[in-house]
Amino acid sequence: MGGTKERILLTALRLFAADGYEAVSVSAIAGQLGMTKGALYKHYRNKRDIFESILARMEREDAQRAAEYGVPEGTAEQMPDAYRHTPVDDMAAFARAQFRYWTQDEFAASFRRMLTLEQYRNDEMGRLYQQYLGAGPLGYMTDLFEGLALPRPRKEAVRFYAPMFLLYSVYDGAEDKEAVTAMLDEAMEAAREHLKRLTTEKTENDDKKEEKT
Amino acid sequence: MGGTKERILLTALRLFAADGYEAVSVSAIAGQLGMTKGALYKHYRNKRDIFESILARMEREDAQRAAEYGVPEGTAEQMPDAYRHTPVDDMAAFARAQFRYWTQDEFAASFRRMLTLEQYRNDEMGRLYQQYLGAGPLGYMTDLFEGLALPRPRKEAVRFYAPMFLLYSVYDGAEDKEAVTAMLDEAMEAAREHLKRLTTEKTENDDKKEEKT
DNA sequence: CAAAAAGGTAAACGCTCGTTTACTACGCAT
DNA sequence: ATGCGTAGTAAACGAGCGTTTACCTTTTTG
Repeated sequence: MGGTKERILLTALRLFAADGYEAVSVSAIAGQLGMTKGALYKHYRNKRDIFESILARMEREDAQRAAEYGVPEGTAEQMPDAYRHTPVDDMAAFARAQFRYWTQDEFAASFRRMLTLEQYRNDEMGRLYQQYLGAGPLGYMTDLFEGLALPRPRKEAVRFYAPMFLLYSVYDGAEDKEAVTAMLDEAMEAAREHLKRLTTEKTENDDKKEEKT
Repeated sequence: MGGTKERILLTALRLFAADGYEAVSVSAIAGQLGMTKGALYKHYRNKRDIFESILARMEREDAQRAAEYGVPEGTAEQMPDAYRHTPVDDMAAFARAQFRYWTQDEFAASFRRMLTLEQYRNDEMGRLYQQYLGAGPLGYMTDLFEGLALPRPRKEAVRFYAPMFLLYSVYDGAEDKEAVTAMLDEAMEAAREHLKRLTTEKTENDDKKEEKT
Protein backbone atom coordinates (compact mmCIF):
# COMPACT_ATOMS: atom_id res chain seq x y z
CA MET A 1 0.00 0.00 0.00
CA GLY A 2 1.54 3.24 -1.17
CA GLY A 3 0.26 6.65 -0.25
CA THR A 4 -1.86 6.63 -3.36
CA LYS A 5 -4.96 7.85 -1.59
CA GLU A 6 -3.00 10.81 -0.29
CA ARG A 7 -1.54 11.55 -3.71
CA ILE A 8 -5.01 11.56 -5.22
CA LEU A 9 -6.26 13.96 -2.57
CA LEU A 10 -3.40 16.40 -3.02
CA THR A 11 -3.54 16.30 -6.79
CA ALA A 12 -7.28 16.83 -6.80
CA LEU A 13 -6.92 19.74 -4.40
CA ARG A 14 -4.31 21.37 -6.60
CA LEU A 15 -6.63 21.12 -9.58
CA PHE A 16 -9.71 22.23 -7.64
CA ALA A 17 -7.75 25.24 -6.43
CA ALA A 18 -7.00 26.31 -9.98
CA ASP A 19 -10.25 25.62 -11.82
CA GLY A 20 -12.92 24.87 -9.25
CA TYR A 21 -14.60 21.60 -8.33
CA GLU A 22 -17.02 21.37 -11.27
CA ALA A 23 -14.46 22.28 -13.89
CA VAL A 24 -12.09 19.48 -12.88
CA SER A 25 -12.92 16.07 -14.32
CA VAL A 26 -12.18 12.76 -12.68
CA SER A 27 -10.20 11.85 -15.79
CA ALA A 28 -8.08 14.98 -15.36
CA ILE A 29 -7.19 14.02 -11.80
CA ALA A 30 -6.34 10.47 -12.82
CA GLY A 31 -4.41 11.65 -15.87
CA GLN A 32 -2.28 13.95 -13.76
CA LEU A 33 -1.40 10.93 -11.62
CA GLY A 34 -0.61 8.73 -14.61
CA MET A 35 -3.48 6.34 -14.10
CA THR A 36 -6.97 5.75 -15.42
CA LYS A 37 -10.02 7.15 -13.73
CA GLY A 38 -11.29 3.71 -12.86
CA ALA A 39 -8.45 3.39 -10.37
CA LEU A 40 -9.65 6.42 -8.43
CA TYR A 41 -12.83 4.58 -7.54
CA LYS A 42 -10.78 1.99 -5.67
CA HIS A 43 -9.84 4.73 -3.22
CA TYR A 44 -12.83 7.04 -3.16
CA ARG A 45 -16.51 6.30 -3.56
CA ASN A 46 -16.98 9.17 -6.01
CA LYS A 47 -15.74 12.64 -6.94
CA ARG A 48 -17.65 14.26 -4.10
CA ASP A 49 -15.93 11.91 -1.68
CA ILE A 50 -12.53 13.30 -2.67
CA PHE A 51 -13.76 16.82 -2.09
CA GLU A 52 -15.18 16.00 1.30
CA SER A 53 -11.99 14.22 2.31
CA ILE A 54 -10.17 17.47 1.58
CA LEU A 55 -12.57 19.35 3.83
CA ALA A 56 -12.17 16.75 6.57
CA ARG A 57 -8.42 16.89 6.33
CA MET A 58 -8.38 20.67 6.58
CA GLU A 59 -10.59 20.47 9.63
CA ARG A 60 -8.13 18.02 11.21
CA GLU A 61 -5.11 20.15 10.38
CA ASP A 62 -6.81 23.29 11.63
CA ALA A 63 -7.74 21.67 14.92
CA GLN A 64 -4.16 20.50 15.35
CA ARG A 65 -2.72 23.94 14.63
CA ALA A 66 -5.24 25.52 16.95
CA ALA A 67 -4.15 23.17 19.71
CA GLU A 68 -0.47 23.90 19.11
CA TYR A 69 -0.92 27.64 19.16
CA GLY A 70 -3.33 27.44 22.07
CA VAL A 71 -5.95 29.31 20.15
CA PRO A 72 -9.62 28.52 19.59
CA GLU A 73 -10.08 26.79 16.26
CA GLY A 74 -12.10 27.96 13.26
CA THR A 75 -14.97 30.04 14.56
CA ALA A 76 -13.92 31.83 17.67
CA GLU A 77 -16.23 30.63 20.39
CA GLN A 78 -15.50 30.84 24.05
CA MET A 79 -11.81 31.03 24.72
CA PRO A 80 -10.01 30.12 27.91
CA ASP A 81 -9.18 33.04 30.18
CA ALA A 82 -5.52 32.18 29.87
CA TYR A 83 -5.51 33.76 26.40
CA ARG A 84 -7.69 36.71 27.19
CA HIS A 85 -4.62 38.83 27.80
CA THR A 86 -2.36 37.49 25.08
CA PRO A 87 0.45 40.01 24.84
CA VAL A 88 0.38 42.18 21.76
CA ASP A 89 3.73 40.89 20.53
CA ASP A 90 2.45 37.33 20.53
CA MET A 91 -0.55 38.40 18.49
CA ALA A 92 1.57 39.98 15.81
CA ALA A 93 3.83 36.95 15.67
CA PHE A 94 0.84 34.64 15.44
CA ALA A 95 -0.61 36.73 12.62
CA ARG A 96 2.61 36.50 10.66
CA ALA A 97 2.68 32.74 11.18
CA GLN A 98 -0.88 32.52 9.93
CA PHE A 99 -0.01 34.51 6.84
CA ARG A 100 2.91 32.26 6.03
CA TYR A 101 0.66 29.25 6.55
CA TRP A 102 -2.12 30.37 4.21
CA THR A 103 0.27 31.52 1.50
CA GLN A 104 3.27 29.19 1.63
CA ASP A 105 2.01 25.90 3.02
CA GLU A 106 1.11 23.91 -0.07
CA PHE A 107 -2.03 22.33 1.35
CA ALA A 108 -3.33 25.41 3.11
CA ALA A 109 -2.69 27.72 0.16
CA SER A 110 -4.45 25.40 -2.25
CA PHE A 111 -7.29 24.89 0.18
CA ARG A 112 -7.72 28.62 0.57
CA ARG A 113 -7.90 29.11 -3.17
CA MET A 114 -10.30 26.22 -3.60
CA LEU A 115 -12.59 27.61 -0.93
CA THR A 116 -12.38 31.01 -2.59
CA LEU A 117 -13.71 29.44 -5.78
CA GLU A 118 -16.48 27.49 -4.07
CA GLN A 119 -17.71 30.09 -1.62
CA TYR A 120 -20.81 31.18 -3.56
CA ARG A 121 -22.01 27.75 -4.65
CA ASN A 122 -24.00 26.94 -1.53
CA ASP A 123 -24.48 27.92 2.08
CA GLU A 124 -22.03 25.42 3.49
CA MET A 125 -19.17 26.57 1.27
CA GLY A 126 -19.94 30.18 2.09
CA ARG A 127 -19.96 29.33 5.77
CA LEU A 128 -16.61 27.55 5.55
CA TYR A 129 -15.00 30.36 3.61
CA GLN A 130 -16.15 32.90 6.16
CA GLN A 131 -15.11 30.65 9.02
CA TYR A 132 -11.57 30.07 7.82
CA LEU A 133 -10.81 33.34 6.07
CA GLY A 134 -13.49 35.98 6.44
CA ALA A 135 -15.74 36.80 9.34
CA GLY A 136 -14.21 33.94 11.36
CA PRO A 137 -10.74 35.32 11.98
CA LEU A 138 -12.20 38.81 12.14
CA GLY A 139 -14.61 37.79 14.89
CA TYR A 140 -11.84 35.99 16.68
CA MET A 141 -9.71 39.12 16.65
CA THR A 142 -12.65 41.14 17.86
CA ASP A 143 -13.14 38.82 20.81
CA LEU A 144 -9.46 39.00 21.57
CA PHE A 145 -9.47 42.79 21.66
CA GLU A 146 -12.61 42.74 23.70
CA GLY A 147 -10.80 40.47 26.11
CA LEU A 148 -8.10 43.12 26.36
CA ALA A 149 -10.88 45.59 27.23
CA LEU A 150 -9.92 47.83 24.33
CA PRO A 151 -12.42 50.44 23.19
CA ARG A 152 -13.99 49.73 19.76
CA PRO A 153 -12.64 46.19 19.49
CA ARG A 154 -14.39 45.51 16.17
CA LYS A 155 -12.80 48.53 14.55
CA GLU A 156 -9.38 47.50 15.80
CA ALA A 157 -9.95 43.96 14.58
CA VAL A 158 -10.70 45.22 11.08
CA ARG A 159 -7.60 47.33 11.13
CA PHE A 160 -5.53 44.38 12.29
CA TYR A 161 -6.92 41.62 10.11
CA ALA A 162 -7.77 43.47 6.88
CA PRO A 163 -4.17 43.80 5.67
CA MET A 164 -3.62 40.07 6.07
CA PHE A 165 -6.73 39.31 4.10
CA LEU A 166 -5.92 41.75 1.32
CA LEU A 167 -2.38 40.50 0.99
CA TYR A 168 -3.52 36.89 0.62
CA SER A 169 -5.03 37.95 -2.67
CA VAL A 170 -2.21 40.23 -3.70
CA TYR A 171 0.24 37.44 -2.90
CA ASP A 172 -1.55 35.05 -5.25
CA GLY A 173 -1.31 37.43 -8.17
CA ALA A 174 2.13 38.84 -7.44
CA GLU A 175 5.30 38.18 -9.39
CA ASP A 176 7.48 39.08 -6.43
CA LYS A 177 6.03 37.13 -3.51
CA GLU A 178 8.87 38.29 -1.30
CA ALA A 179 7.75 41.89 -1.69
CA VAL A 180 4.22 41.03 -0.54
CA THR A 181 5.54 39.31 2.56
CA ALA A 182 7.50 42.46 3.25
CA MET A 183 4.31 44.50 2.95
CA LEU A 184 2.64 42.22 5.46
CA ASP A 185 5.55 42.67 7.87
CA GLU A 186 5.29 46.41 7.45
CA ALA A 187 1.58 46.32 8.22
CA MET A 188 2.00 44.02 11.21
CA GLU A 189 4.74 46.20 12.62
CA ALA A 190 2.46 49.21 12.42
CA ALA A 191 -0.41 47.27 13.99
CA ARG A 192 1.83 46.10 16.83
CA GLU A 193 2.91 49.61 17.66
CA HIS A 194 -0.62 50.90 17.44
CA LEU A 195 -1.92 48.20 19.76
CA LYS A 196 0.91 48.69 22.19
CA ARG A 197 0.04 52.37 22.38
CA LEU A 198 -3.64 51.55 22.88
CA THR A 199 -3.03 49.08 25.68
CA THR A 200 -0.64 51.32 27.60
CA GLU A 201 -3.08 54.21 27.30
CA LYS A 202 -5.77 51.96 28.65
CA THR A 203 -3.57 50.86 31.53
CA GLU A 204 -2.85 54.45 32.46
CA ASN A 205 -6.54 55.27 32.42
CA ASP A 206 -7.25 52.27 34.60
CA ASP A 207 -4.62 53.42 37.06
CA LYS A 208 -6.21 56.84 37.31
CA LYS A 209 -9.57 55.30 37.96
CA GLU A 210 -8.12 53.14 40.69
CA GLU A 211 -6.68 56.22 42.40
CA LYS A 212 -10.14 57.67 42.69
CA THR A 213 -11.57 54.67 44.50
CA MET B 1 -36.71 44.07 -30.62
CA GLY B 2 -36.75 43.64 -26.87
CA GLY B 3 -33.67 43.82 -24.72
CA THR B 4 -33.31 40.07 -24.92
CA LYS B 5 -29.58 40.20 -25.49
CA GLU B 6 -29.21 42.29 -22.37
CA ARG B 7 -31.40 39.94 -20.35
CA ILE B 8 -29.28 36.99 -21.42
CA LEU B 9 -26.11 38.78 -20.41
CA LEU B 10 -27.41 39.72 -16.98
CA THR B 11 -28.90 36.31 -16.29
CA ALA B 12 -25.71 34.58 -17.35
CA LEU B 13 -23.66 36.89 -15.17
CA ARG B 14 -25.85 36.15 -12.16
CA LEU B 15 -25.35 32.43 -12.67
CA PHE B 16 -21.62 32.74 -13.38
CA ALA B 17 -21.28 34.75 -10.18
CA ALA B 18 -22.83 31.95 -8.15
CA ASP B 19 -21.33 28.82 -9.67
CA GLY B 20 -18.53 29.87 -12.01
CA TYR B 21 -18.35 29.86 -15.78
CA GLU B 22 -17.74 26.14 -16.33
CA ALA B 23 -20.41 25.00 -13.90
CA VAL B 24 -23.17 26.96 -15.63
CA SER B 25 -24.68 25.30 -18.68
CA VAL B 26 -26.15 27.08 -21.66
CA SER B 27 -29.40 25.23 -20.95
CA ALA B 28 -29.42 26.62 -17.42
CA ILE B 29 -29.12 30.18 -18.69
CA ALA B 30 -31.87 29.65 -21.25
CA GLY B 31 -34.07 27.86 -18.73
CA GLN B 32 -33.80 30.75 -16.29
CA LEU B 33 -35.04 33.01 -19.07
CA GLY B 34 -37.91 30.73 -20.03
CA MET B 35 -36.56 29.82 -23.43
CA THR B 36 -34.66 27.03 -25.10
CA LYS B 37 -30.91 27.10 -25.47
CA GLY B 38 -31.14 27.26 -29.25
CA ALA B 39 -32.52 30.77 -28.93
CA LEU B 40 -29.36 31.98 -27.18
CA TYR B 41 -27.38 31.30 -30.31
CA LYS B 42 -29.44 33.89 -32.16
CA HIS B 43 -27.89 36.51 -29.90
CA TYR B 44 -24.42 35.17 -29.11
CA ARG B 45 -22.04 33.13 -31.18
CA ASN B 46 -21.35 30.77 -28.29
CA LYS B 47 -21.06 30.52 -24.53
CA ARG B 48 -17.65 32.15 -24.46
CA ASP B 49 -19.10 35.08 -26.38
CA ILE B 50 -21.53 35.78 -23.55
CA PHE B 51 -18.69 35.74 -21.05
CA GLU B 52 -16.57 38.08 -23.11
CA SER B 53 -19.48 40.44 -23.60
CA ILE B 54 -19.71 40.67 -19.84
CA LEU B 55 -16.04 41.56 -19.62
CA ALA B 56 -16.42 44.16 -22.37
CA ARG B 57 -19.42 45.67 -20.67
CA MET B 58 -17.61 45.95 -17.35
CA GLU B 59 -14.72 47.63 -19.10
CA ARG B 60 -17.13 50.14 -20.61
CA GLU B 61 -18.88 50.83 -17.32
CA ASP B 62 -15.58 51.16 -15.48
CA ALA B 63 -14.25 53.63 -18.02
CA GLN B 64 -17.43 55.65 -17.71
CA ARG B 65 -17.28 55.71 -13.92
CA ALA B 66 -13.62 56.63 -14.02
CA ALA B 67 -14.45 59.56 -16.28
CA GLU B 68 -17.29 60.71 -14.01
CA TYR B 69 -15.21 60.60 -10.90
CA GLY B 70 -12.21 62.09 -12.66
CA VAL B 71 -10.03 59.22 -11.64
CA PRO B 72 -7.72 57.06 -13.71
CA GLU B 73 -9.48 53.88 -14.73
CA GLY B 74 -8.56 50.30 -13.89
CA THR B 75 -4.84 50.10 -13.43
CA ALA B 76 -3.53 53.36 -12.12
CA GLU B 77 -1.14 54.61 -14.71
CA GLN B 78 -0.08 58.18 -15.05
CA MET B 79 -2.59 60.50 -13.53
CA PRO B 80 -3.13 64.13 -14.37
CA ASP B 81 -1.56 66.58 -11.97
CA ALA B 82 -4.97 67.99 -11.24
CA TYR B 83 -5.70 64.98 -9.02
CA ARG B 84 -2.34 64.71 -7.39
CA HIS B 85 -3.59 66.66 -4.41
CA THR B 86 -7.06 65.25 -4.07
CA PRO B 87 -8.23 66.37 -0.65
CA VAL B 88 -8.44 63.64 1.95
CA ASP B 89 -12.17 64.09 2.44
CA ASP B 90 -12.81 63.46 -1.24
CA MET B 91 -10.78 60.27 -1.07
CA ALA B 92 -12.81 58.87 1.79
CA ALA B 93 -16.04 59.78 0.05
CA PHE B 94 -14.84 58.17 -3.15
CA ALA B 95 -13.88 55.02 -1.27
CA ARG B 96 -17.34 54.77 0.26
CA ALA B 97 -18.91 55.23 -3.15
CA GLN B 98 -16.71 52.47 -4.53
CA PHE B 99 -17.73 50.15 -1.72
CA ARG B 100 -21.40 50.77 -2.37
CA TYR B 101 -20.82 50.17 -6.06
CA TRP B 102 -19.04 46.83 -5.67
CA THR B 103 -21.51 45.51 -3.09
CA GLN B 104 -24.88 47.00 -3.97
CA ASP B 105 -24.86 47.63 -7.69
CA GLU B 106 -26.31 44.47 -9.17
CA PHE B 107 -23.98 44.26 -12.14
CA ALA B 108 -20.82 45.24 -10.32
CA ALA B 109 -21.45 42.95 -7.36
CA SER B 110 -22.12 39.98 -9.62
CA PHE B 111 -19.13 40.81 -11.76
CA ARG B 112 -16.90 40.99 -8.72
CA ARG B 113 -18.08 37.59 -7.53
CA MET B 114 -17.67 36.09 -10.98
CA LEU B 115 -14.14 37.40 -11.26
CA THR B 116 -13.42 36.05 -7.80
CA LEU B 117 -14.39 32.59 -9.02
CA GLU B 118 -12.41 32.81 -12.25
CA GLN B 119 -9.25 34.44 -10.98
CA TYR B 120 -7.09 31.30 -10.85
CA ARG B 121 -8.17 29.75 -14.14
CA ASN B 122 -5.71 31.59 -16.36
CA ASP B 123 -3.43 34.57 -16.48
CA GLU B 124 -5.93 36.94 -18.01
CA MET B 125 -8.55 36.30 -15.34
CA GLY B 126 -5.95 36.71 -12.63
CA ARG B 127 -4.83 39.95 -14.19
CA LEU B 128 -8.38 41.29 -14.38
CA TYR B 129 -9.14 40.33 -10.79
CA GLN B 130 -6.03 42.08 -9.56
CA GLN B 131 -6.71 45.07 -11.77
CA TYR B 132 -10.27 45.64 -10.58
CA LEU B 133 -10.07 44.46 -6.99
CA GLY B 134 -6.58 43.58 -5.80
CA ALA B 135 -3.26 45.11 -6.63
CA GLY B 136 -4.93 47.59 -8.98
CA PRO B 137 -6.80 49.76 -6.48
CA LEU B 138 -3.97 49.25 -4.02
CA GLY B 139 -1.43 50.56 -6.49
CA TYR B 140 -3.71 53.42 -7.36
CA MET B 141 -3.97 54.42 -3.73
CA THR B 142 -0.22 54.14 -3.38
CA ASP B 143 0.30 56.50 -6.30
CA LEU B 144 -2.21 58.89 -4.82
CA PHE B 145 -0.44 59.00 -1.47
CA GLU B 146 2.86 59.35 -3.24
CA GLY B 147 1.36 62.31 -5.07
CA LEU B 148 0.55 63.80 -1.67
CA ALA B 149 4.21 63.30 -0.78
CA LEU B 150 3.31 61.20 2.24
CA PRO B 151 6.05 59.06 3.77
CA ARG B 152 5.58 55.29 3.26
CA PRO B 153 2.76 55.63 0.73
CA ARG B 154 2.48 51.86 0.16
CA LYS B 155 1.97 51.21 3.84
CA GLU B 156 -0.71 53.88 4.04
CA ALA B 157 -2.38 52.50 0.92
CA VAL B 158 -2.63 49.05 2.51
CA ARG B 159 -4.09 50.56 5.63
CA PHE B 160 -6.61 52.50 3.59
CA TYR B 161 -7.67 49.91 1.06
CA ALA B 162 -7.46 46.68 3.08
CA PRO B 163 -10.65 47.28 5.11
CA MET B 164 -12.64 47.85 1.92
CA PHE B 165 -11.31 44.65 0.41
CA LEU B 166 -11.97 42.59 3.52
CA LEU B 167 -15.47 43.92 3.91
CA TYR B 168 -16.39 43.02 0.33
CA SER B 169 -16.05 39.42 1.39
CA VAL B 170 -17.64 39.83 4.77
CA TYR B 171 -20.53 41.64 3.12
CA ASP B 172 -21.17 38.73 0.79
CA GLY B 173 -21.45 36.27 3.64
CA ALA B 174 -23.22 38.51 6.14
CA GLU B 175 -26.81 38.25 7.25
CA ASP B 176 -26.92 41.87 8.30
CA LYS B 177 -25.48 43.77 5.34
CA GLU B 178 -26.29 47.06 7.03
CA ALA B 179 -23.90 46.22 9.84
CA VAL B 180 -21.06 45.60 7.40
CA THR B 181 -21.63 48.94 5.73
CA ALA B 182 -21.44 50.50 9.19
CA MET B 183 -18.10 48.78 9.76
CA LEU B 184 -16.82 50.21 6.51
CA ASP B 185 -17.92 53.69 7.55
CA GLU B 186 -16.18 53.24 10.86
CA ALA B 187 -12.97 52.20 9.10
CA MET B 188 -13.16 55.03 6.58
CA GLU B 189 -13.74 57.55 9.33
CA ALA B 190 -10.62 56.34 11.10
CA ALA B 191 -8.64 56.40 7.87
CA ARG B 192 -9.79 59.93 7.13
CA GLU B 193 -8.68 61.21 10.50
CA HIS B 194 -5.39 59.39 10.25
CA LEU B 195 -4.67 60.83 6.82
CA LYS B 196 -5.69 64.30 7.87
CA ARG B 197 -3.23 64.07 10.72
CA LEU B 198 -0.50 62.84 8.40
CA THR B 199 -1.00 65.58 5.84
CA THR B 200 -1.08 68.41 8.37
CA GLU B 201 2.06 67.03 10.02
CA LYS B 202 3.68 66.97 6.64
CA THR B 203 2.60 70.51 5.92
CA GLU B 204 4.10 71.69 9.21
CA ASN B 205 7.36 69.95 8.41
CA ASP B 206 7.40 71.54 5.00
CA ASP B 207 6.86 74.94 6.59
CA LYS B 208 9.80 74.42 8.91
CA LYS B 209 11.99 73.40 6.02
CA GLU B 210 10.96 76.50 4.12
CA GLU B 211 11.92 78.69 7.04
CA LYS B 212 15.46 77.35 6.87
CA THR B 213 15.93 78.21 3.20
C1' DC C 1 -48.06 42.80 -50.47
C1' DA C 2 -44.33 40.05 -50.93
C1' DA C 3 -39.69 39.26 -49.39
C1' DA C 4 -36.64 39.04 -45.95
C1' DA C 5 -35.01 39.28 -41.52
C1' DA C 6 -35.47 38.28 -36.55
C1' DG C 7 -36.48 35.35 -32.83
C1' DG C 8 -37.92 31.20 -31.35
C1' DT C 9 -38.58 25.65 -30.98
C1' DA C 10 -37.34 20.80 -31.22
C1' DA C 11 -34.27 17.49 -32.39
C1' DA C 12 -30.06 15.77 -33.45
C1' DC C 13 -24.75 15.92 -33.49
C1' DG C 14 -20.35 14.42 -31.47
C1' DC C 15 -18.14 14.67 -27.20
C1' DT C 16 -17.16 14.37 -22.43
C1' DC C 17 -18.89 13.67 -17.98
C1' DG C 18 -19.18 10.58 -13.54
C1' DT C 19 -19.87 5.96 -12.61
C1' DT C 20 -20.06 0.80 -13.16
C1' DT C 21 -18.62 -3.50 -14.82
C1' DA C 22 -15.59 -7.33 -16.19
C1' DC C 23 -11.25 -8.67 -16.15
C1' DT C 24 -6.12 -8.99 -14.89
C1' DA C 25 -1.92 -9.19 -12.12
C1' DC C 26 0.27 -9.09 -7.89
C1' DG C 27 1.25 -9.76 -2.67
C1' DC C 28 0.51 -12.39 1.14
C1' DA C 29 -1.51 -15.21 4.59
C1' DT C 30 -2.99 -20.02 5.69
C1' DA D 1 -0.16 -24.29 -3.51
C1' DT D 2 -4.23 -21.93 -2.99
C1' DG D 3 -7.30 -18.53 -2.12
C1' DC D 4 -8.32 -13.74 -1.34
C1' DG D 5 -7.94 -8.81 -0.91
C1' DT D 6 -5.67 -4.92 -3.36
C1' DA D 7 -4.76 -1.91 -7.15
C1' DG D 8 -4.99 -1.37 -11.55
C1' DT D 9 -6.93 -1.32 -16.84
C1' DA D 10 -10.24 -1.01 -20.64
C1' DA D 11 -14.63 -0.60 -22.10
C1' DA D 12 -19.20 0.46 -21.73
C1' DC D 13 -23.30 3.11 -19.68
C1' DG D 14 -26.66 6.83 -19.63
C1' DA D 15 -26.76 11.62 -19.01
C1' DG D 16 -25.67 16.15 -20.08
C1' DC D 17 -22.64 19.21 -22.44
C1' DG D 18 -22.02 23.07 -26.30
C1' DT D 19 -23.31 23.58 -30.86
C1' DT D 20 -25.80 23.04 -35.39
C1' DT D 21 -29.59 22.16 -38.20
C1' DA D 22 -34.33 22.34 -40.04
C1' DC D 23 -38.39 24.35 -39.45
C1' DC D 24 -41.96 27.66 -37.89
C1' DT D 25 -43.92 32.38 -36.67
C1' DT D 26 -43.83 37.16 -36.37
C1' DT D 27 -42.09 41.57 -37.53
C1' DT D 28 -39.88 44.73 -40.47
C1' DT D 29 -38.98 46.60 -44.84
C1' DG D 30 -38.58 47.66 -49.90
